[in-house]
Amino acid sequence: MYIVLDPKSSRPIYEQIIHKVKEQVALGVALPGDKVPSVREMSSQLMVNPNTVSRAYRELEGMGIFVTMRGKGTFISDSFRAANQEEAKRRVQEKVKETVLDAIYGNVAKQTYKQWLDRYYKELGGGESHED
Amino acid sequence: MYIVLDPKSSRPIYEQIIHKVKEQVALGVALPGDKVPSVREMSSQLMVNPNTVSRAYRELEGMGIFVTMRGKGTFISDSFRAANQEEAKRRVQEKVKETVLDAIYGNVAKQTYKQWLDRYYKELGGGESHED
Amino acid sequence: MYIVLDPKSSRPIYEQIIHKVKEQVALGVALPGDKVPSVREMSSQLMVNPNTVSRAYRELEGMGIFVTMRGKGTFISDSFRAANQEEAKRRVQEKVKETVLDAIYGNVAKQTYKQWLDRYYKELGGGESHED
Amino acid sequence: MYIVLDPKSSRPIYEQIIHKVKEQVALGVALPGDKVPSVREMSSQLMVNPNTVSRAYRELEGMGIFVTMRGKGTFISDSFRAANQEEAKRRVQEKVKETVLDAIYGNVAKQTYKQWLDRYYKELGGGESHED
DNA sequence: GTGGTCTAGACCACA
DNA sequence: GTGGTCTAGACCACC
Repeated sequence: MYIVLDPKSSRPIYEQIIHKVKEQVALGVALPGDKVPSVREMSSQLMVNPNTVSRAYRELEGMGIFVTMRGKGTFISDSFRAANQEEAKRRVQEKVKETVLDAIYGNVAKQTYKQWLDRYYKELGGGESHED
Repeated sequence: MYIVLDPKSSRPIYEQIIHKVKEQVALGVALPGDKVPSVREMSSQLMVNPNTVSRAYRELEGMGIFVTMRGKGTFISDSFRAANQEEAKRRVQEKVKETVLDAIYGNVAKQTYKQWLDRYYKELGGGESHED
Repeated sequence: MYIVLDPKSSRPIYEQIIHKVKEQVALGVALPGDKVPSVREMSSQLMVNPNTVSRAYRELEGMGIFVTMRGKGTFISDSFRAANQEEAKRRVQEKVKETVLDAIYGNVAKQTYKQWLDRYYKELGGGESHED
Repeated sequence: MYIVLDPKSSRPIYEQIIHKVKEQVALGVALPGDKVPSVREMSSQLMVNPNTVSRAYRELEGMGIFVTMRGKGTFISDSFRAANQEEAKRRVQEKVKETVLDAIYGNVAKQTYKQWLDRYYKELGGGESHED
Protein backbone atom coordinates (compact mmCIF):
# COMPACT_ATOMS: atom_id res chain seq x y z
CA MET A 1 0.00 0.00 0.00
CA TYR A 2 1.42 3.33 -1.08
CA ILE A 3 0.43 6.49 0.65
CA VAL A 4 1.42 10.07 0.08
CA LEU A 5 1.15 12.68 2.77
CA ASP A 6 0.75 16.39 2.40
CA PRO A 7 3.43 17.94 4.58
CA LYS A 8 1.84 21.38 4.17
CA SER A 9 -1.50 20.33 5.53
CA SER A 10 -2.33 21.47 9.02
CA ARG A 11 -4.10 18.19 9.48
CA PRO A 12 -2.35 15.85 11.90
CA ILE A 13 -0.24 13.22 10.20
CA TYR A 14 -2.00 10.33 11.91
CA GLU A 15 -5.32 11.63 10.60
CA GLN A 16 -3.94 11.91 7.11
CA ILE A 17 -2.81 8.32 7.29
CA ILE A 18 -6.22 7.21 8.51
CA HIS A 19 -7.91 9.12 5.73
CA LYS A 20 -5.66 7.77 3.01
CA VAL A 21 -6.05 4.22 4.22
CA LYS A 22 -9.81 4.53 4.29
CA GLU A 23 -9.63 5.85 0.76
CA GLN A 24 -7.50 2.97 -0.47
CA VAL A 25 -9.83 0.45 1.10
CA ALA A 26 -12.94 2.16 -0.27
CA LEU A 27 -11.36 2.28 -3.71
CA GLY A 28 -10.68 -1.41 -3.54
CA VAL A 29 -6.94 -0.88 -3.92
CA ALA A 30 -6.46 -2.62 -0.61
CA LEU A 31 -8.60 -5.70 -0.25
CA PRO A 32 -9.92 -7.49 2.85
CA GLY A 33 -7.32 -9.88 4.17
CA ASP A 34 -4.44 -8.00 2.60
CA LYS A 35 -1.42 -7.49 4.74
CA VAL A 36 -0.69 -3.90 5.56
CA PRO A 37 2.89 -2.60 5.75
CA SER A 38 4.29 -3.00 9.23
CA VAL A 39 4.43 0.04 11.45
CA ARG A 40 8.14 0.25 10.91
CA GLU A 41 7.93 -0.08 7.13
CA MET A 42 5.22 2.50 6.85
CA SER A 43 7.02 4.88 9.16
CA SER A 44 10.24 4.70 7.15
CA GLN A 45 8.30 4.90 3.90
CA LEU A 46 6.56 8.07 5.05
CA MET A 47 9.60 9.40 6.89
CA VAL A 48 7.53 9.64 9.99
CA ASN A 49 7.93 8.45 13.56
CA PRO A 50 6.71 4.89 14.20
CA ASN A 51 4.56 6.10 17.07
CA THR A 52 2.61 8.30 14.70
CA VAL A 53 1.89 5.41 12.37
CA SER A 54 1.11 3.24 15.36
CA ARG A 55 -1.54 5.62 16.54
CA ALA A 56 -3.16 5.72 13.12
CA TYR A 57 -3.18 1.92 12.96
CA ARG A 58 -4.64 1.66 16.45
CA GLU A 59 -7.49 3.98 15.55
CA LEU A 60 -8.10 2.17 12.28
CA GLU A 61 -8.37 -1.01 14.28
CA GLY A 62 -10.81 0.70 16.59
CA MET A 63 -12.90 1.55 13.53
CA GLY A 64 -12.91 -2.09 12.50
CA ILE A 65 -10.98 -1.44 9.31
CA PHE A 66 -7.76 -3.05 10.45
CA VAL A 67 -7.24 -6.30 12.31
CA THR A 68 -3.93 -6.86 14.00
CA MET A 69 -2.44 -10.17 14.94
CA ARG A 70 0.28 -9.85 17.50
CA GLY A 71 3.67 -10.74 16.18
CA LYS A 72 2.24 -11.43 12.74
CA GLY A 73 1.25 -8.08 11.44
CA THR A 74 -1.71 -5.94 10.56
CA PHE A 75 -4.36 -6.77 7.97
CA ILE A 76 -7.38 -5.27 6.27
CA SER A 77 -10.44 -6.53 8.09
CA ASP A 78 -12.79 -8.68 6.10
CA SER A 79 -15.89 -7.29 7.73
CA PHE A 80 -16.55 -3.81 8.87
CA ARG A 81 -18.08 -3.48 12.22
CA ALA A 82 -21.63 -2.22 12.02
CA ALA A 83 -21.57 -0.80 15.53
CA ASN A 84 -22.00 2.87 16.17
CA GLN A 85 -23.56 3.33 12.80
CA GLU A 86 -26.26 5.68 14.02
CA GLU A 87 -23.66 7.90 15.56
CA ALA A 88 -21.62 7.79 12.36
CA LYS A 89 -24.64 8.73 10.28
CA ARG A 90 -25.39 11.70 12.46
CA ARG A 91 -21.87 12.94 12.04
CA VAL A 92 -22.07 12.53 8.29
CA GLN A 93 -25.25 14.55 8.20
CA GLU A 94 -23.59 17.35 10.16
CA LYS A 95 -20.74 17.30 7.72
CA VAL A 96 -23.04 17.46 4.73
CA LYS A 97 -24.74 20.52 6.17
CA GLU A 98 -21.38 22.12 6.70
CA THR A 99 -20.24 21.32 3.19
CA VAL A 100 -23.38 22.78 1.68
CA LEU A 101 -22.72 25.97 3.58
CA ASP A 102 -19.21 26.12 2.18
CA ALA A 103 -20.56 25.32 -1.27
CA ILE A 104 -22.92 28.27 -1.11
CA TYR A 105 -20.12 30.62 -0.14
CA GLY A 106 -17.89 29.11 -2.77
CA ASN A 107 -20.62 29.72 -5.32
CA VAL A 108 -20.97 26.02 -6.11
CA ALA A 109 -24.38 25.26 -7.61
CA LYS A 110 -26.40 22.37 -6.32
CA GLN A 111 -26.16 20.76 -9.73
CA THR A 112 -22.38 20.89 -9.66
CA TYR A 113 -22.37 19.43 -6.18
CA LYS A 114 -24.54 16.54 -7.35
CA GLN A 115 -22.21 15.85 -10.24
CA TRP A 116 -19.29 15.60 -7.83
CA LEU A 117 -21.38 13.40 -5.63
CA ASP A 118 -22.12 10.98 -8.44
CA ARG A 119 -18.51 10.90 -9.42
CA TYR A 120 -17.17 10.22 -5.96
CA TYR A 121 -19.78 7.65 -5.09
CA LYS A 122 -18.88 5.86 -8.27
CA GLU A 123 -15.15 6.12 -7.68
CA LEU A 124 -15.20 5.22 -4.03
CA GLY A 125 -18.35 3.34 -3.34
CA GLY A 126 -18.13 0.39 -5.68
CA GLY A 127 -21.86 -0.08 -5.25
CA GLU A 128 -21.38 -1.76 -1.89
CA SER A 129 -23.36 0.76 0.08
CA HIS A 130 -26.78 -0.60 0.86
CA GLU A 131 -28.76 1.06 3.57
CA ASP A 132 -30.57 -0.84 6.28
CA MET B 1 -27.46 38.25 16.24
CA TYR B 2 -27.92 35.34 18.59
CA ILE B 3 -25.52 32.46 18.56
CA VAL B 4 -25.35 29.28 20.58
CA LEU B 5 -22.13 27.35 21.03
CA ASP B 6 -21.48 23.76 21.91
CA PRO B 7 -18.91 23.86 24.71
CA LYS B 8 -18.32 20.12 24.46
CA SER B 9 -17.42 20.13 20.82
CA SER B 10 -13.79 19.48 20.03
CA ARG B 11 -14.10 22.18 17.43
CA PRO B 12 -12.38 25.41 18.38
CA ILE B 13 -14.76 28.05 19.64
CA TYR B 14 -13.64 30.65 17.12
CA GLU B 15 -14.45 28.21 14.32
CA GLN B 16 -17.85 27.55 15.81
CA ILE B 17 -18.51 31.29 15.84
CA ILE B 18 -17.43 31.62 12.21
CA HIS B 19 -19.61 28.71 11.24
CA LYS B 20 -22.66 30.03 13.06
CA VAL B 21 -22.26 33.51 11.60
CA LYS B 22 -21.98 32.11 8.09
CA GLU B 23 -25.11 30.12 8.77
CA GLN B 24 -27.04 33.14 9.96
CA VAL B 25 -26.02 35.10 6.90
CA ALA B 26 -26.83 32.25 4.54
CA LEU B 27 -30.20 31.81 6.19
CA GLY B 28 -30.94 35.48 5.72
CA VAL B 29 -31.30 36.04 9.44
CA ALA B 30 -28.47 38.52 9.25
CA LEU B 31 -28.73 40.79 6.23
CA PRO B 32 -26.10 42.77 4.33
CA GLY B 33 -25.53 46.10 6.03
CA ASP B 34 -26.70 44.85 9.42
CA LYS B 35 -24.60 45.86 12.36
CA VAL B 36 -22.88 43.03 14.14
CA PRO B 37 -22.48 42.97 17.97
CA SER B 38 -19.16 44.35 19.12
CA VAL B 39 -16.45 41.96 20.14
CA ARG B 40 -17.12 42.84 23.77
CA GLU B 41 -20.85 42.36 23.53
CA MET B 42 -20.48 39.07 21.73
CA SER B 43 -17.84 37.80 24.12
CA SER B 44 -19.93 38.54 27.19
CA GLN B 45 -23.01 37.12 25.48
CA LEU B 46 -21.19 33.88 24.76
CA MET B 47 -19.25 33.85 28.03
CA VAL B 48 -16.12 33.54 26.01
CA ASN B 49 -12.75 35.22 25.97
CA PRO B 50 -12.78 38.41 23.83
CA ASN B 51 -9.64 37.26 22.06
CA THR B 52 -11.57 34.29 20.77
CA VAL B 53 -14.35 36.43 19.33
CA SER B 54 -11.83 38.84 17.95
CA ARG B 55 -10.11 36.11 16.05
CA ALA B 56 -13.38 34.89 14.57
CA TYR B 57 -14.28 38.41 13.43
CA ARG B 58 -10.86 38.89 11.90
CA GLU B 59 -11.24 35.73 9.84
CA LEU B 60 -14.79 36.60 8.83
CA GLU B 61 -13.51 39.93 7.59
CA GLY B 62 -10.79 38.12 5.69
CA MET B 63 -13.48 36.04 3.99
CA GLY B 64 -15.30 39.19 2.93
CA ILE B 65 -18.34 38.45 5.06
CA PHE B 66 -17.72 41.18 7.62
CA VAL B 67 -16.68 44.76 6.98
CA THR B 68 -15.35 46.89 9.81
CA MET B 69 -15.55 50.66 9.75
CA ARG B 70 -13.23 52.28 12.20
CA GLY B 71 -15.04 53.83 15.09
CA LYS B 72 -18.42 52.74 13.78
CA GLY B 73 -18.43 49.04 14.24
CA THR B 74 -18.60 45.85 12.25
CA PHE B 75 -21.22 45.12 9.58
CA ILE B 76 -22.34 42.36 7.29
CA SER B 77 -20.78 42.97 3.92
CA ASP B 78 -23.16 43.63 1.05
CA SER B 79 -21.00 41.90 -1.49
CA PHE B 80 -18.94 38.83 -1.06
CA ARG B 81 -15.47 38.97 -2.40
CA ALA B 82 -15.14 37.02 -5.58
CA ALA B 83 -11.41 36.60 -5.16
CA ASN B 84 -9.96 33.23 -4.42
CA GLN B 85 -13.14 31.65 -5.63
CA GLU B 86 -11.31 28.98 -7.57
CA GLU B 87 -9.37 28.11 -4.47
CA ALA B 88 -12.58 28.00 -2.44
CA LYS B 89 -14.20 25.73 -4.99
CA ARG B 90 -11.30 23.36 -4.90
CA ARG B 91 -11.53 23.13 -1.16
CA VAL B 92 -15.23 22.45 -1.34
CA GLN B 93 -14.61 19.65 -3.80
CA GLU B 94 -12.05 18.10 -1.47
CA LYS B 95 -14.54 18.30 1.34
CA VAL B 96 -17.24 16.67 -0.75
CA LYS B 97 -14.93 13.79 -1.53
CA GLU B 98 -14.13 13.38 2.14
CA THR B 99 -17.78 13.48 3.11
CA VAL B 100 -18.64 10.84 0.52
CA LEU B 101 -15.94 8.63 2.00
CA ASP B 102 -17.43 9.02 5.45
CA ALA B 103 -20.88 8.43 4.02
CA ILE B 104 -19.77 5.12 2.55
CA TYR B 105 -18.30 3.95 5.84
CA GLY B 106 -21.38 5.20 7.64
CA ASN B 107 -23.55 3.25 5.24
CA VAL B 108 -25.32 6.32 3.94
CA ALA B 109 -26.80 5.69 0.50
CA LYS B 110 -26.29 8.18 -2.29
CA GLN B 111 -30.01 8.75 -2.40
CA THR B 112 -30.09 9.68 1.27
CA TYR B 113 -27.18 12.00 0.75
CA LYS B 114 -29.00 13.73 -2.09
CA GLN B 115 -32.07 14.18 0.06
CA TRP B 116 -30.00 15.89 2.69
CA LEU B 117 -28.40 17.97 -0.01
CA ASP B 118 -31.73 19.19 -1.31
CA ARG B 119 -32.89 19.96 2.17
CA TYR B 120 -29.86 21.95 3.18
CA TYR B 121 -29.58 23.82 -0.09
CA LYS B 122 -33.18 24.82 0.35
CA GLU B 123 -32.78 25.73 4.00
CA LEU B 124 -29.55 27.60 3.65
CA GLY B 125 -29.07 28.68 0.10
CA GLY B 126 -32.39 29.75 -1.28
CA GLY B 127 -32.04 29.99 -5.04
CA GLU B 128 -29.35 32.63 -4.90
CA SER B 129 -26.45 30.52 -5.99
CA HIS B 130 -25.83 30.96 -9.68
CA GLU B 131 -22.56 29.76 -11.01
CA ASP B 132 -20.30 31.88 -13.16
CA MET C 1 -9.34 12.72 42.09
CA TYR C 2 -6.79 10.51 43.74
CA ILE C 3 -5.56 7.42 42.04
CA VAL C 4 -3.08 4.80 43.11
CA LEU C 5 -1.30 2.60 40.64
CA ASP C 6 0.16 -0.80 41.16
CA PRO C 7 3.72 -0.62 39.85
CA LYS C 8 4.05 -4.38 40.09
CA SER C 9 1.10 -5.10 37.86
CA SER C 10 1.84 -6.27 34.36
CA ARG C 11 -1.16 -4.33 33.24
CA PRO C 12 -0.27 -1.25 31.17
CA ILE C 13 -0.30 1.96 33.15
CA TYR C 14 -2.77 3.67 30.84
CA GLU C 15 -5.19 0.79 31.37
CA GLN C 16 -4.80 0.99 35.09
CA ILE C 17 -5.63 4.67 34.96
CA ILE C 18 -8.70 3.99 32.83
CA HIS C 19 -9.83 1.30 35.22
CA LYS C 20 -9.35 3.42 38.32
CA VAL C 21 -11.15 6.35 36.80
CA LYS C 22 -14.10 4.19 35.81
CA GLU C 23 -14.17 2.91 39.36
CA GLN C 24 -14.17 6.39 40.86
CA VAL C 25 -16.97 7.48 38.58
CA ALA C 26 -19.01 4.35 39.26
CA LEU C 27 -18.52 4.82 42.98
CA GLY C 28 -19.78 8.36 42.72
CA VAL C 29 -16.52 9.75 44.07
CA ALA C 30 -16.15 11.70 40.86
CA LEU C 31 -19.39 13.30 39.74
CA PRO C 32 -20.59 14.39 36.31
CA GLY C 33 -19.33 17.85 35.53
CA ASP C 34 -16.39 17.56 37.91
CA LYS C 35 -13.09 18.78 36.65
CA VAL C 36 -10.47 16.14 36.28
CA PRO C 37 -6.82 16.83 37.10
CA SER C 38 -4.99 18.13 34.06
CA VAL C 39 -2.79 15.74 32.17
CA ARG C 40 0.25 17.40 33.67
CA GLU C 41 -1.05 17.32 37.23
CA MET C 42 -2.05 13.69 36.98
CA SER C 43 1.22 12.73 35.38
CA SER C 44 3.27 14.36 38.12
CA GLN C 45 0.93 12.99 40.78
CA LEU C 46 1.41 9.47 39.46
CA MET C 47 5.05 9.98 38.58
CA VAL C 48 4.24 8.94 35.06
CA ASN C 49 4.87 10.40 31.63
CA PRO C 50 2.24 12.91 30.44
CA ASN C 51 1.81 10.96 27.21
CA THR C 52 0.71 7.94 29.17
CA VAL C 53 -1.93 9.92 31.03
CA SER C 54 -2.92 11.60 27.81
CA ARG C 55 -3.60 8.29 26.16
CA ALA C 56 -5.76 7.15 29.05
CA TYR C 57 -7.72 10.40 28.94
CA ARG C 58 -8.17 10.12 25.18
CA GLU C 59 -9.59 6.63 25.49
CA LEU C 60 -11.83 7.65 28.36
CA GLU C 61 -13.14 10.40 26.14
CA GLY C 62 -13.73 7.84 23.41
CA MET C 63 -15.81 5.83 25.88
CA GLY C 64 -17.92 8.89 26.61
CA ILE C 65 -16.78 9.10 30.22
CA PHE C 66 -14.65 12.20 29.83
CA VAL C 67 -15.39 15.37 27.94
CA THR C 68 -12.54 17.67 27.12
CA MET C 69 -12.75 21.35 26.37
CA ARG C 70 -9.70 22.64 24.62
CA GLY C 71 -7.71 25.04 26.69
CA LYS C 72 -10.07 24.62 29.61
CA GLY C 73 -9.51 21.13 30.83
CA THR C 74 -11.10 17.74 31.06
CA PHE C 75 -14.35 16.94 32.84
CA ILE C 76 -16.52 14.01 33.81
CA SER C 77 -19.22 13.66 31.18
CA ASP C 78 -22.77 14.19 32.36
CA SER C 79 -24.17 11.55 30.07
CA PHE C 80 -22.65 8.28 29.07
CA ARG C 81 -22.93 7.37 25.47
CA ALA C 82 -25.28 4.48 24.96
CA ALA C 83 -23.72 3.47 21.66
CA ASN C 84 -22.04 0.14 21.22
CA GLN C 85 -23.97 -1.30 24.11
CA GLU C 86 -24.67 -4.61 22.43
CA GLU C 87 -21.02 -5.08 21.76
CA ALA C 88 -20.20 -4.16 25.34
CA LYS C 89 -22.73 -6.64 26.66
CA ARG C 90 -21.29 -9.42 24.60
CA ARG C 91 -17.86 -8.73 25.95
CA VAL C 92 -19.16 -8.72 29.51
CA GLN C 93 -20.77 -12.08 28.96
CA GLU C 94 -17.49 -13.51 27.68
CA LYS C 95 -15.76 -12.13 30.72
CA VAL C 96 -18.32 -13.66 33.05
CA LYS C 97 -17.79 -17.05 31.47
CA GLU C 98 -14.08 -16.66 31.90
CA THR C 99 -14.41 -15.61 35.51
CA VAL C 100 -16.61 -18.58 36.31
CA LEU C 101 -13.96 -20.84 34.85
CA ASP C 102 -11.35 -19.25 37.07
CA ALA C 103 -13.70 -19.49 40.03
CA ILE C 104 -14.10 -23.21 39.51
CA TYR C 105 -10.36 -23.72 39.40
CA GLY C 106 -9.92 -21.45 42.41
CA ASN C 107 -12.48 -23.50 44.27
CA VAL C 108 -14.85 -20.58 44.68
CA ALA C 109 -18.40 -21.78 45.25
CA LYS C 110 -21.25 -20.27 43.30
CA GLN C 111 -22.70 -18.98 46.53
CA THR C 112 -19.53 -17.15 47.39
CA TYR C 113 -19.43 -15.69 43.92
CA LYS C 114 -22.96 -14.39 44.31
CA GLN C 115 -22.11 -12.79 47.62
CA TRP C 116 -19.26 -10.93 45.99
CA LEU C 117 -21.57 -9.98 43.18
CA ASP C 118 -24.11 -8.47 45.55
CA ARG C 119 -21.42 -6.61 47.39
CA TYR C 120 -19.81 -5.11 44.31
CA TYR C 121 -23.06 -4.19 42.63
CA LYS C 122 -24.03 -2.39 45.79
CA GLU C 123 -20.67 -0.68 46.16
CA LEU C 124 -20.26 0.30 42.56
CA GLY C 125 -23.65 0.38 40.98
CA GLY C 126 -25.56 2.86 43.08
CA GLY C 127 -28.76 1.37 41.72
CA GLU C 128 -28.40 3.27 38.45
CA SER C 129 -28.23 0.25 36.25
CA HIS C 130 -31.55 -0.32 34.55
CA GLU C 131 -31.67 -2.57 31.55
CA ASP C 132 -33.46 -1.67 28.35
CA MET D 1 -8.37 -32.92 22.23
CA TYR D 2 -9.67 -30.49 19.65
CA ILE D 3 -9.22 -26.81 20.08
CA VAL D 4 -10.23 -23.88 17.93
CA LEU D 5 -8.49 -20.54 18.15
CA ASP D 6 -9.61 -17.08 17.20
CA PRO D 7 -6.79 -15.63 15.13
CA LYS D 8 -8.30 -12.15 15.28
CA SER D 9 -8.44 -11.95 19.02
CA SER D 10 -6.00 -9.57 20.62
CA ARG D 11 -5.48 -12.20 23.26
CA PRO D 12 -2.15 -13.99 22.98
CA ILE D 13 -2.43 -17.38 21.36
CA TYR D 14 -0.77 -19.20 24.24
CA GLU D 15 -3.39 -17.75 26.58
CA GLN D 16 -6.15 -18.86 24.27
CA ILE D 17 -4.76 -22.37 24.34
CA ILE D 18 -4.60 -22.33 28.13
CA HIS D 19 -8.12 -21.07 28.33
CA LYS D 20 -9.49 -23.65 25.92
CA VAL D 21 -7.72 -26.49 27.68
CA LYS D 22 -9.08 -25.38 31.04
CA GLU D 23 -12.51 -25.26 29.49
CA GLN D 24 -12.23 -28.77 28.07
CA VAL D 25 -11.14 -30.09 31.42
CA ALA D 26 -13.87 -28.25 33.30
CA LEU D 27 -16.44 -29.52 30.85
CA GLY D 28 -15.25 -33.05 31.40
CA VAL D 29 -14.36 -33.48 27.75
CA ALA D 30 -10.80 -34.15 28.79
CA LEU D 31 -10.55 -36.42 31.80
CA PRO D 32 -7.83 -36.87 34.43
CA GLY D 33 -5.23 -39.30 33.15
CA ASP D 34 -5.99 -38.60 29.51
CA LYS D 35 -3.06 -38.17 27.23
CA VAL D 36 -2.68 -34.75 25.72
CA PRO D 37 -1.45 -34.23 22.13
CA SER D 38 2.27 -33.61 21.92
CA VAL D 39 3.49 -30.09 21.41
CA ARG D 40 4.29 -30.94 17.80
CA GLU D 41 0.90 -32.46 17.10
CA MET D 42 -0.92 -29.60 18.70
CA SER D 43 1.19 -26.99 16.94
CA SER D 44 0.59 -28.51 13.52
CA GLN D 45 -3.09 -28.99 14.30
CA LEU D 46 -3.45 -25.32 15.22
CA MET D 47 -1.05 -24.10 12.56
CA VAL D 48 0.87 -22.35 15.24
CA ASN D 49 4.49 -22.05 16.22
CA PRO D 50 5.60 -24.95 18.49
CA ASN D 51 7.13 -22.43 20.88
CA THR D 52 3.69 -20.98 21.45
CA VAL D 53 2.17 -24.36 22.32
CA SER D 54 5.16 -25.18 24.44
CA ARG D 55 4.68 -22.10 26.52
CA ALA D 56 1.00 -22.87 27.06
CA TYR D 57 1.82 -26.42 28.17
CA ARG D 58 4.48 -25.16 30.53
CA GLU D 59 2.05 -22.80 32.21
CA LEU D 60 -0.66 -25.46 32.38
CA GLU D 61 1.81 -27.70 34.12
CA GLY D 62 2.64 -24.90 36.51
CA MET D 63 -1.06 -24.63 37.33
CA GLY D 64 -1.17 -28.31 38.14
CA ILE D 65 -3.53 -29.12 35.30
CA PHE D 66 -0.99 -30.95 33.16
CA VAL D 67 1.56 -33.50 34.29
CA THR D 68 4.44 -34.45 32.03
CA MET D 69 6.19 -37.78 32.31
CA ARG D 70 9.55 -37.79 30.63
CA GLY D 71 9.56 -39.88 27.52
CA LYS D 72 5.92 -40.79 27.87
CA GLY D 73 4.10 -37.58 27.16
CA THR D 74 1.82 -35.07 28.80
CA PHE D 75 -1.35 -35.98 30.69
CA ILE D 76 -4.25 -34.35 32.44
CA SER D 77 -3.46 -34.30 36.12
CA ASP D 78 -5.79 -36.26 38.37
CA SER D 79 -5.50 -33.83 41.26
CA PHE D 80 -5.31 -30.11 41.08
CA ARG D 81 -2.72 -28.55 43.22
CA ALA D 82 -4.25 -26.96 46.28
CA ALA D 83 -1.32 -24.65 46.80
CA ASN D 84 -1.71 -20.96 46.25
CA GLN D 85 -5.44 -21.33 46.50
CA GLU D 86 -5.78 -18.24 48.64
CA GLU D 87 -3.88 -16.32 46.04
CA ALA D 88 -6.08 -17.73 43.30
CA LYS D 89 -9.20 -16.79 45.20
CA ARG D 90 -7.99 -13.25 45.66
CA ARG D 91 -7.37 -12.94 41.96
CA VAL D 92 -10.82 -14.28 41.18
CA GLN D 93 -12.34 -11.75 43.51
CA GLU D 94 -10.46 -8.94 41.78
CA LYS D 95 -11.71 -10.20 38.46
CA VAL D 96 -15.28 -10.33 39.69
CA LYS D 97 -15.04 -6.73 40.82
CA GLU D 98 -13.69 -5.74 37.43
CA THR D 99 -16.42 -7.62 35.62
CA VAL D 100 -19.11 -5.98 37.70
CA LEU D 101 -17.66 -2.60 36.77
CA ASP D 102 -17.84 -3.49 33.10
CA ALA D 103 -21.33 -4.83 33.60
CA ILE D 104 -22.46 -1.53 35.06
CA TYR D 105 -21.04 0.43 32.16
CA GLY D 106 -22.50 -2.09 29.73
CA ASN D 107 -25.88 -1.70 31.40
CA VAL D 108 -26.09 -5.33 32.44
CA ALA D 109 -28.46 -5.78 35.37
CA LYS D 110 -27.47 -7.83 38.38
CA GLN D 111 -30.26 -10.22 37.61
CA THR D 112 -28.94 -10.84 34.12
CA TYR D 113 -25.48 -11.34 35.49
CA LYS D 114 -26.79 -13.96 37.92
CA GLN D 115 -28.56 -15.78 35.14
CA TRP D 116 -25.33 -16.01 33.21
CA LEU D 117 -23.61 -17.12 36.37
CA ASP D 118 -26.05 -19.97 36.90
CA ARG D 119 -25.76 -21.02 33.30
CA TYR D 120 -21.99 -21.10 33.22
CA TYR D 121 -21.59 -22.77 36.60
CA LYS D 122 -23.93 -25.44 35.36
CA GLU D 123 -22.24 -25.78 32.00
CA LEU D 124 -18.71 -25.75 33.27
CA GLY D 125 -18.61 -26.63 36.91
CA GLY D 126 -21.15 -29.29 37.60
CA GLY D 127 -21.57 -29.56 41.34
CA GLU D 128 -17.98 -30.44 41.96
CA SER D 129 -16.96 -27.22 43.57
CA HIS D 130 -17.08 -27.52 47.31
CA GLU D 131 -15.36 -24.86 49.30
CA ASP D 132 -12.90 -25.59 52.07
C1' DG E 1 -2.83 27.72 31.78
C1' DT E 2 -4.96 23.62 28.91
C1' DG E 3 -4.80 19.46 25.70
C1' DG E 4 -2.88 17.77 20.99
C1' DT E 5 0.78 16.30 18.16
C1' DC E 6 5.19 14.65 17.01
C1' DT E 7 9.97 12.89 17.52
C1' DA E 8 13.65 9.87 19.20
C1' DG E 9 14.83 6.08 21.33
C1' DA E 10 14.17 2.32 24.55
C1' DC E 11 12.36 -2.17 26.29
C1' DC E 12 9.03 -5.93 26.26
C1' DA E 13 5.73 -9.64 24.76
C1' DC E 14 4.49 -12.42 21.09
C1' DA E 15 5.16 -15.60 17.09
C1' DG F 1 10.33 -10.27 12.74
C1' DT F 2 5.82 -8.04 14.63
C1' DG F 3 3.05 -4.61 17.45
C1' DG F 4 2.59 -2.53 22.40
C1' DT F 5 4.16 0.39 25.95
C1' DC F 6 6.66 3.98 28.07
C1' DT F 7 9.84 7.93 28.64
C1' DA F 8 11.77 12.48 27.74
C1' DG F 9 11.32 16.48 25.70
C1' DA F 10 9.65 19.60 22.18
C1' DC F 11 6.35 22.66 19.72
C1' DC F 12 1.68 24.17 18.66
C1' DA F 13 -3.29 25.70 18.99
C1' DC F 14 -6.61 27.25 21.98
C1' DC F 15 -8.43 30.03 25.80
